[in-house]
Amino acid sequence: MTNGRSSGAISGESLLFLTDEQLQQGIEAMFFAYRGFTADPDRILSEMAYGRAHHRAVHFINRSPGTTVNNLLNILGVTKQSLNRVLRTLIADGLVESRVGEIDRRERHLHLTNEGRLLEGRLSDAQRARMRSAFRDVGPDAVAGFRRVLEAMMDKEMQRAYTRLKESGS
Amino acid sequence: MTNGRSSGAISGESLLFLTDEQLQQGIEAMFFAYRGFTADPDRILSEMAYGRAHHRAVHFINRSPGTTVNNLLNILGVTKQSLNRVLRTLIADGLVESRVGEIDRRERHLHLTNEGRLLEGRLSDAQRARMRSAFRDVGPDAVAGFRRVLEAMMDKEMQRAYTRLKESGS
DNA sequence: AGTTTATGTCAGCCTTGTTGACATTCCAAG
DNA sequence: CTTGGAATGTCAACAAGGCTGACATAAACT
Repeated sequence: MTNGRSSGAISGESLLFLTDEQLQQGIEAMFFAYRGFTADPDRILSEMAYGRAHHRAVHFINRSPGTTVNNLLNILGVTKQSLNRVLRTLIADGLVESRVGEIDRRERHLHLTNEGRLLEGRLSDAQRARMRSAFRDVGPDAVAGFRRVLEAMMDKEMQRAYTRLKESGS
Repeated sequence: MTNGRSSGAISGESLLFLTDEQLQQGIEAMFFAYRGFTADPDRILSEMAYGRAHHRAVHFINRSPGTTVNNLLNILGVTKQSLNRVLRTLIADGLVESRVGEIDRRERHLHLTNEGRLLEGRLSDAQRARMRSAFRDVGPDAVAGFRRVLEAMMDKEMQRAYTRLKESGS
């Protein structure tokens, strides 16, 4: 199970891309690529007192303005206490605005302020620049494959969250 | 720069996959997929007193047996203090063996013990299973595209490290 | 002999996860 | 209407695993 051809590759040629060696390479590719993926925003964030968690919060609030804390919790997959600390500093610094829900006053609806949108833009621009350059290098067909593999690798629940975001955007 | 067509997409149809919206979706796909990618090993690791950092160390020691600490440091991109803490526990627990170099006796060459290989196998099997299922779902062409995009997204230095590993493996 | 390199260790800090305890608000069953 | 449970959010304390800085050791190089 650990070495040689994967247990699933029973026949020949057609499934040669499923050898353990190929899978291993996929794993390492993900590891190194994710490092590159986060490197540029991380550099910007470390100039301020923020970290990757702040980036994630700002990103998804920008993506779904007015979203509730609970909503964000599900997308980010962290505990509410962990998210709360990040939100608290973002609110204190005037990047995020928290509005008490009109229908259900237990809920807090989150919006970026102008200053928040500014930071989001800087971070996104940096991250998009790298992705744009990668996409341009490899062409649309490779990009389509990339997206299909990533989608197949997500947990079912995240697949749904991802699709929902995709459809809400534009 | 922040909304609408990316600044790089000057002409029409052929570069439509470089809109900010498309890039945004790529970013979110990476985020959600990476969560899935680490979820299975994380579950196994949390049963013991180990974390993702231990997984990474064990993975790359398995991949390049006899590698030195310095080598590992470069691949993992952390400080020696951070790596050392992890290695210390792995060695103390008898999963990793550290041998003084024969040519240069300042170096420590790292190897997995049988017990270490056992853990590595459990973790890799879990991670490979997910990747195998994703690869099988989408087919070889999409996988090739996936790998090409990831490679293009890495920092130059990591690209070299990745290629070296790829070529050393079978 | 003196310098550089590879490694390990100690101390202390920060971010970002975690759990537990608690406050507020809503809603539904009595 | 009241009361109890569920949902939501906040505060406190702790752990993992990054980081820097300082320092020790041993070996190699000049």
